[in-house]
Amino acid sequence: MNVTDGLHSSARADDGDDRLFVGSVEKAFKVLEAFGTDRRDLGLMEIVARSGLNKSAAQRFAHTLYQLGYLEKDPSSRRYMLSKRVLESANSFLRVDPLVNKAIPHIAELRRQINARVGLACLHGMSAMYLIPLQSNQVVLRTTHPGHKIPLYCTTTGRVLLAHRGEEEARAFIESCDRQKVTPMTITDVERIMEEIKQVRAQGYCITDQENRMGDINAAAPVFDGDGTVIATVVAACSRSEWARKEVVAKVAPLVMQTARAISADG
Amino acid sequence: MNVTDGLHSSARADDGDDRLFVGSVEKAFKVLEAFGTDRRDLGLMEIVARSGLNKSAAQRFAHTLYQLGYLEKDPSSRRYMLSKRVLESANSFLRVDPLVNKAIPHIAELRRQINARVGLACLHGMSAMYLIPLQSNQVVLRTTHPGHKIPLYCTTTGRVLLAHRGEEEARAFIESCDRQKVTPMTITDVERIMEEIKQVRAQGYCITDQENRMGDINAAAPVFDGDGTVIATVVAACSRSEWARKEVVAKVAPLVMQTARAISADG
DNA sequence: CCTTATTGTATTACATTGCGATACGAAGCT
DNA sequence: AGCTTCGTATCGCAATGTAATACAATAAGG
Repeated sequence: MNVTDGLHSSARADDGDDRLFVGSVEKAFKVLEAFGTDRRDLGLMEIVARSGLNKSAAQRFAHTLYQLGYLEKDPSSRRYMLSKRVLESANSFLRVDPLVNKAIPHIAELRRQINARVGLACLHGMSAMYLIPLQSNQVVLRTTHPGHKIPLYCTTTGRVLLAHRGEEEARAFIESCDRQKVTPMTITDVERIMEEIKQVRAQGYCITDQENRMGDINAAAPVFDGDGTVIATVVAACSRSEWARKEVVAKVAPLVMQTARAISADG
Repeated sequence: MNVTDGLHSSARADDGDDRLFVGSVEKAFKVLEAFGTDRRDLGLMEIVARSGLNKSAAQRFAHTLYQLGYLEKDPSSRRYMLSKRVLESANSFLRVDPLVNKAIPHIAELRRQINARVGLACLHGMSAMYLIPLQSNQVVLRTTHPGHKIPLYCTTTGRVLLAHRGEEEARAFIESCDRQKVTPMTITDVERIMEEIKQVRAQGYCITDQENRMGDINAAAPVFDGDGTVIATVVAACSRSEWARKEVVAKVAPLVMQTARAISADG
């Protein structure tokens, strides 16, 4: 029935006549989704602006989410913010997801072997999303959390996911997407990205050199389904202060691939 | 601030006349909350049973959540399950929460110092909840995720949180709660628990010996607000194969306390 | 393998529930 | 203070979501 699935990033399939669909729920989630990673608390008018709802609706749904415990409210500023309650569903998901559970021991072992940030990521809409991000043993100032999204065009994960989804589809996506320069090293030229992707398909892993963060060399390899379709990637982020690019190719990439293979398929 | 906290576990304050409250949203979340950590996928009738909604409502809201991308549906079994989309809000919360952000470097440093599972947890309803769980360098089979909930009566975190919330309140809670034996070592006697809690208040940290998992000695210390109220705990779980209890007291507990102090207050 | 029970899907007539305009009150700004 | 902007409360209307029920598809079971 859902022929239109998978083309647009976030809206639901059709706004046609779906007598089962409850619009109020959609509005509630528009309010919830208004809370992103850029601001902690939002006033009512900011919710209006971000959700696209009118003032009355924003008021009603913010209030409802507050009553349900998914939003908190600072009594003095009257501003809303996400409550820790949103973590409950996240934990439920992570706890029971077969891919996550299968991957965890292998990812952890990889982190032990190379001392670097490692993780498992997968496709989510038009981005990639970290499911399990593990940090290294180094001093850490900021961490990635489950649910963190990264672009496809300039990340190892993204390129691995694209590489195994067919030349046409990959090119179409790369051409249509935004392609900002995240760092001075970010490759934004379509042909060069396609060249990288081609290599990924051939050699079975992807490396990016400071394209996302200066000082980081990343490596990723694909995790396959039983059917041979990519379902995720294993990623490692190596600090350039500890790893030369050659070492990443020679030592990290094989381990990342091995980990990805271990998580993939089998019986 | 939350005066009404802690009496009812999950329902909202009053079902009285709240003209702003949108009931459909509550029902949608009842469906979402039906997905716990015990089962991955639920059929419609299981959703009916767990959510308390009737068949029509369960159908409508499951369908709506599916359309919105918060539930997935296995086309062959027609069973619903949580989608990775629920991680989005979790990431938004964790990314902007001041406590989490302040704690991360200290927690990570603690993990580096003692090689053990460490974490930051806080009160959530009648349970404690992990906000940041970090695993050790050892071989890992299963991980704790943000949002993981643990009981108060038998955990170091729980006892620390209770210790700093007044004798009366603590006793009342301990007496009323369930007090299962999680392991043979779990203390379930009210007086003995109160004795532990008293000690916690005196010595500034809590230790439990295999009360939650055989082979684990846990230590926790309180993180304080600017006002001097407990807002979280720093926890360390030490494997008995590596740490004797004496060492945990002598070495781990001070470091845990120091970490908790570093996260607390200051300017 | 066919019958029966159980679960999931679709439909419909109805009134409850959510709607949004508007009025009011409370802060912040200069 | 006077202005503006934001959050809260109210209310009549009808659109929206409701629950019963009929139907379809799968699972169970002898």
